[in-house]
Amino acid sequence: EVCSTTLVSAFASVGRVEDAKSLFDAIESPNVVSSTAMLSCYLHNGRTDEGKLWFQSMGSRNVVSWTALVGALAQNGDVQEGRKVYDRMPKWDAVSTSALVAAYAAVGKIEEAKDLFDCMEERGPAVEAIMLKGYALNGQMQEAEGFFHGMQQTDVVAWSALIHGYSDRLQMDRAARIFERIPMRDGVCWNTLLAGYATKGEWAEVKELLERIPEWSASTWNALLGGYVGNGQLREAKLLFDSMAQRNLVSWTTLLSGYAQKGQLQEAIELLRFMQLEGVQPNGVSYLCILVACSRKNNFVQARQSFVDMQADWSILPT
RNA sequence: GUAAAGUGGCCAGGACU
Repeated sequence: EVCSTTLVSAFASVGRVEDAKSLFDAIESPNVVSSTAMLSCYLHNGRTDEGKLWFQSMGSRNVVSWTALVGALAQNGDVQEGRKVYDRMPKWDAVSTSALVAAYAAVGKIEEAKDLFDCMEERGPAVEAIMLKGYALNGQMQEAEGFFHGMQQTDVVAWSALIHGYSDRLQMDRAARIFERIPMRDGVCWNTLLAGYATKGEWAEVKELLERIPEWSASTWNALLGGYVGNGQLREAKLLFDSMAQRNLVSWTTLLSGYAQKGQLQEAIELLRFMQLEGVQPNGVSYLCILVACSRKNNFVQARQSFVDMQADWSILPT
C-alpha cells in the first residue's frame, strides 16, 4: 500500500482526483497515511468541501491529516476556520504551527503570526522564511531586515524572500545589493531578481543578468514573459512564448492574462484550445482570463459557453 | 544511514479603486 499511496499522490499532483479515488478504493486496508494522501488530493485540487467531508469520515487521523486541513483552509484565505481547526487538534508540532503562522502572514496579520512564532519551541528555517515573507508582503522591510539579521543561520530561501520583498516594492537597487551578497545563489535567487527587473521593464538590467545566469528554468522564461505582458508588449510576449524552451501552466496563464487584459478574446480562446491540445489542463485562473476577455468584448454568449465548459470538461467550480 | 501523506523563497492568478 506504500505503492498505492504513492500513486494516489501522483494522481493528486496532476489533478486526477477521480483516478486517485478509484485507486484509493482499491486499497484493501487503507492506513492513516493513505487516507491522508487522499485528503490532500481533495484539498490541493480546490475541492475543499469534499476534503472536509472526507476528513470527518476518516477513521484515524494524525497530526499530518490535521495540518493538511489547516493549511488548505489557510490557503483559501479562511484563516478563522483554519484557526478553529488548529485549536481542535489533539496535538501540535512545528509543522502544524508553521502552517497557521503562514496563514496569518499571508493575510497580513503579522502580529498574530509573530505571537504564534514566538510561542514555538522549535523554529526551523521554514517558519522563519514564512515570517520574512509576511513582513515583505506587508511592506515592512525594516522589520524584515531586523528579523533577517536576528536569524542564527540564513539559508538561500531567506535571502530570496528578502530580495523579493524589495523587488515587490520596486526597490531594485536594494534588491540587487542583497543579491550580490548571497553566499550561495540558487536558481530562485536569480529568477527573483530577474522578475523584478522584467516587471519594471528595465531591460538593460535584464539583459545583463541573463548573461550571468547559470541556468534557465521555466520560471526564468516566465519572468521574461511576465515582463512583456505586464508592460503591455503582447507582440513580444507571443514571440517569446513561441520560442520558449520550457513552458508550464504558468506560461500559458501569463499569456492568457495578457490577452484578457487587452480584450483579445479570439487569441485567448485559441490559446486555451492550443494548451489543451498540448495536454496542459486549464485551471480556474485560465478560465477567469477567458471570462475577463469576454466581458471586455461584451460577449455574453462566449462567456456563458466557457463557464459551462469549465465545469463540464474540467470539473472546475466557480468560486 | 534509505521508501508513501502535512508547513518555507522565484514566474501566471481579472476589472474598479
